[in-house]
Amino acid sequence: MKSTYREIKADILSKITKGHWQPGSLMPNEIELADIYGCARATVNRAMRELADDGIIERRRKAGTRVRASPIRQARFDIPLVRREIEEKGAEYRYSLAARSVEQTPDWLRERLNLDDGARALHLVCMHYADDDPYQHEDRWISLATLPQAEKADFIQSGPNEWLVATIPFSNAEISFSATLADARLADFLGSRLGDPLFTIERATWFEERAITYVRLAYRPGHRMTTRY
Amino acid sequence: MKSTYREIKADILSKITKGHWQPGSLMPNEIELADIYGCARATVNRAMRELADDGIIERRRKAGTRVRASPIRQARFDIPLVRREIEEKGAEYRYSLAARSVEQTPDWLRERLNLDDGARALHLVCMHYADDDPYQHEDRWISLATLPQAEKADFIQSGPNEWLVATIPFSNAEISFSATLADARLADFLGSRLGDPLFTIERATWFEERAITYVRLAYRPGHRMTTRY
DNA sequence: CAGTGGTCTAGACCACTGA
DNA sequence: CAGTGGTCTAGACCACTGT
Repeated sequence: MKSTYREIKADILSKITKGHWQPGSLMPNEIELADIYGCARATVNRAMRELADDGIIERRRKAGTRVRASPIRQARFDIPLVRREIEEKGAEYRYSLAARSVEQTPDWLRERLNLDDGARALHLVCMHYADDDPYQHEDRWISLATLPQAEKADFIQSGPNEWLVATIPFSNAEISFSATLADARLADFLGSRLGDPLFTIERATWFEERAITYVRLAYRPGHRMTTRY
Repeated sequence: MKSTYREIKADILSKITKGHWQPGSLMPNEIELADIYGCARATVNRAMRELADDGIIERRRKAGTRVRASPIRQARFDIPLVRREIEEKGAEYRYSLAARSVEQTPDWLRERLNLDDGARALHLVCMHYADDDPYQHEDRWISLATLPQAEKADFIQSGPNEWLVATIPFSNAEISFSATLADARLADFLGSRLGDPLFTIERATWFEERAITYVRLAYRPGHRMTTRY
């Protein structure tokens, strides 16, 4: 009856899916489960901990473990570099810089990133192509207060995202998805029609509390972001 | 120098973010780290395993552990029930059923869900309101081959999602996000204008290889889905 | 083949929290 | 205060995989 934590996890999950353990019901405690599966308590613990991480069960000291009444559904999305995203589709990646300027940070961005009054930012507009078809439009601001060295990079050969990933090893971000309308400028860039609905990602990034960058990525019409869970 | 796995994880992460351990570089192995932190190897292992799960580092037997050159950025989104989504915004939730019919499964859906020829499905159109403002339009198909009992539910008091969550304790799903255009029918439902861009979620769900449901959720204009990582 | 991470154990103590 | 999960340990064996 010896089992691995994977087998235990799968078995418990199947007991839940098959209705053997009803939503909301109390499950046996770890010692009992270790007994049932003929393994150490730590092994059961790992299986249960992963199920809790996956949002399937709910654990509380003293109160025990229960099957979640309505399992928390979580979808995980990889946020790849555009280059990789395109290359993984088997297409050839091409990048181009459309505009580059140093500006006073506009008010809406200052507020969004919590920047000082009069802070300067590098404003970049870029395009990413898949097999020469427009794929993604990138409108990016980089805080020069945080990253003064960005002013020296020209971003002609490769995009700011790749530069940032190489420069800042790790950061926190807030990301949001929405649907926006193609205005004349975007439609022109993306080779789409005015008024096309565009799947849009916005991302604001911080490094140790200091704002690094804000970017708005508009995908060509018809783009989907898909995952399984 | 005794440390918890959380402290170790945080310390390693800060070593990476501060550039102490460069992207791509080889990190000390678990035994060395256990020595450094004055703890058991299992404790280091847990810290490192979580960092690997988070996409920060990359581990391979014999080859050792390296800092990822470009960290895999993953965003986790909760997929809540609409009811909870609305109530958490502090608004009052209201639901209404707009249409209900039993139909032959259309071809595109048969293909999408891998259903048999001539399979019947329950087709539902519903609206979800927040404080009486249109919030989300739901267009759902439920396979009657898999869930014949759905035909008996009337879905007048509460939506199919809540019924499904209570009926099927756990399932696999494929979910995708996109931007679509409001046609006349959708614009009418959502009280928006024709041609508004709508953030749209599609979800197909299976239970033990058998298709359960396909749903298309269109949000009112301006909706955003946000998360941090 | 040997080095590294992956997993398991048996036991211990601790931290929370429900009754 | 007592029951449950959370974490740690010291040691062991195993599974991969680079050399």
